[in-house]
Amino acid sequence: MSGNSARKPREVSCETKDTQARLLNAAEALFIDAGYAGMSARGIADRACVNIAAMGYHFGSKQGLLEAVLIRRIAPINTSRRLRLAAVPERRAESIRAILHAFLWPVFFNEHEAPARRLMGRVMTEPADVVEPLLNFVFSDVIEQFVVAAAACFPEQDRALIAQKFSFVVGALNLTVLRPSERLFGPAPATEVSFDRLLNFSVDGFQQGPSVSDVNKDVA
Amino acid sequence: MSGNSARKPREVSCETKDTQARLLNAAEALFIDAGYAGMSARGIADRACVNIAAMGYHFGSKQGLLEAVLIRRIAPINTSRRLRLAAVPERRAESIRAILHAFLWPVFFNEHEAPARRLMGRVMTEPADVVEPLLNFVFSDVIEQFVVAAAACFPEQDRALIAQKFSFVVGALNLTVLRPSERLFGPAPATEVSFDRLLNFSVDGFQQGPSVSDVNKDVA
DNA sequence: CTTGTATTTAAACGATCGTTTGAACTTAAT
DNA sequence: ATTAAGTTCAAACGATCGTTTAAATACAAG
Repeated sequence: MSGNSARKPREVSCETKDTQARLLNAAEALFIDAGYAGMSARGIADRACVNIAAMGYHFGSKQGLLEAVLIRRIAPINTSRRLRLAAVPERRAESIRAILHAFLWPVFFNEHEAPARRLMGRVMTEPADVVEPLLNFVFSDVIEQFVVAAAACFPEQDRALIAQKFSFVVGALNLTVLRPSERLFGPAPATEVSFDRLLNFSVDGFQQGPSVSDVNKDVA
Repeated sequence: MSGNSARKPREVSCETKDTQARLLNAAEALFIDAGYAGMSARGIADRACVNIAAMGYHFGSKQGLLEAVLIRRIAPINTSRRLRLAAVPERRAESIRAILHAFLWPVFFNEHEAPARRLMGRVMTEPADVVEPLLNFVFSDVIEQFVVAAAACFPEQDRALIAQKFSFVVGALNLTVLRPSERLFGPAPATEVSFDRLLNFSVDGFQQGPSVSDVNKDVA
């Protein structure tokens, strides 16, 4: 487990603002670290220094609290993405860097930095069934818009191929922001470096057309 | 939740083989769908048609059962990866396709197909703390070997850059095999198509050297 | 001060969690 | 038939889960 929650330094969640904000901050931190099943109502209440019933009173349920947590951070990011996408003037092959830049930048650089980043990575890989409708509701539109924009840059490539390439970018983004154990891929570089590397990697993947390679029919 | 587990069609896990195999199959299916916290001991026992105490008797604990589940599927995949990597003759820039092919192929094409794929994606994004040591134990070595091999192909690129590019590949792989809601990226193509697209995408990302682009110092 | 609304509280609800116990059962060798 | 080891069983352990209730408190308006 994440250790005795009673032993944790309790953060700054206790002396700040109103009860709802404390609940949101506590739930966000626990969801990032342990996922939906791992963020217990009592753990949230303890960290937020409120009674257990406060969650039900202010947000209806644990799921309602998670919805509020996600919308608070992710909605602004997606809004920023849309604005930046709209500012990309053309739809040529050279535009894909600007488009991917518009998609990735708001995740790495926003007023909440790391929490927002990790929150986005966590919710995209969350196994609990309760988050799937939320995931569709929050991401479906914005991803659709970016896939359309990217497809317009490469009219010779299949639309489904573009969509899957975008899923590769999102997958790479997820693992980057989730920062899996340092043992596997070494220490994480500075945010600007990670962003730049991911952007370059993604742009390169979009440039090439459909499979130039032989269709591999090897043995297993 | 995942719905009433008592209502589920119960699969074929009941009439097959010995108790340990039924437990492994049941636990694997539940872990893939719901993660570690979502696979309950009683849900596993119900699906495997065994008593609740059977898990403790055969595997010691829920965590012990998960360890067995992971090793059963992932160890053969990593063995296949190593064998294929050893069969790559050279370490030149053109070798990166064969190296990434050796890394990705055993995930997509093995005797257990989809279960092994999704299991690998799930364990890499699992939030529960209990799986992190397992993750390091199972993946740390093989990833290290592939990063070394890839770095040997591009001596002009920084070692840390190569490692992070590999993390991008793993991230893209995770989201591909986890197959997130069809709403986001459209229906999943055939396995061979996904594999080929991911391989091409990954190869393209490795070819380019360090950041050719300007370091983006935009506003947020 | 009194009234009324908003918020927080302690306490308990039934349900489910992972694990353990000790007896019953199966199986094979003596 | 008897023994002994291996396996499965019903039942319960204490703990924690998300949620709810009703009383206590805080606070602004009349």
